[in-house]
Amino acid sequence: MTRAAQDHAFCPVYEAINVLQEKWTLHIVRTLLDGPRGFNELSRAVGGCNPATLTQRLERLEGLGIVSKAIHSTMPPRTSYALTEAGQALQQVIEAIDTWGRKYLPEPVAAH
Amino acid sequence: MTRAAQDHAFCPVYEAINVLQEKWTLHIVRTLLDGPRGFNELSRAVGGCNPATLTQRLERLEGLGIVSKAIHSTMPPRTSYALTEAGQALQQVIEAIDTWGRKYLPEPVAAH
DNA sequence: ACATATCGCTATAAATTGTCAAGCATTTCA
DNA sequence: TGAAATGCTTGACAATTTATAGCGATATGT
Repeated sequence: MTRAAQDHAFCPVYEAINVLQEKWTLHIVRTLLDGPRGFNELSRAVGGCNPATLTQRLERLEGLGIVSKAIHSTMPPRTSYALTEAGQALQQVIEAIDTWGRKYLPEPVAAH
Repeated sequence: MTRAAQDHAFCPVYEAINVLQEKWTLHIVRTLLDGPRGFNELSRAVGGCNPATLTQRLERLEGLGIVSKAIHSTMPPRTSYALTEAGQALQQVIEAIDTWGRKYLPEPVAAH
């Protein structure tokens, strides 16, 4: 834990930002807002996140109680990841980003 | 630009997430919501971001029209960074995160 | 029956990203 | 005089993310 993190350790907002700022986290949550997904399915929907990172994120999110993992069958492996109540609550955040993005990031300025 | 980014290139929300998910970005914006800051001042307030990264982020945010930079004097260097309208609008996002964090990330679970 | 695709991942190595420490030229404060 | 602060930049280093390949085990198509 960095010095910064210590200074702000008591601050849930600082912590929240740290969680949401990890790469792919918000994309994962956004995808799961549409409903539960299997691992590969999620991977495809998120678009571009490789399995190693995805696994890591899902573990972290599960640890934080944002995502829940359900194993439906072990041997033809079937899993599904869904948002918990805390995860669903992130919809407000995604919506705020959505609103902001639509208003202030309208033109990708057509990549050269 | 990744394949994923291309697939979603037309989607401002995806883009917005990509911007906000960069490390320190949200911390920087949150700090600037309290008013303009100088470089080192900002660095300290954000807590833990090193100058190289801070410079990089500020340039990116300036490029996106989220932050504006004002140089007050060159030779005893005096600068100040402030949020533009687009930057101020991110307050909604920070607030949503704030609300979420306070409700769902209450206990830091006292680092072992 | 058999090759192939799919599922949920994991391993390894390389590329990208972020960090650290130091330093510069100048003013201010002691 | 000299220590501290200002706004950065540089270059070496570490941490994170990526691409790629592959695993066991079934389901799918021929």
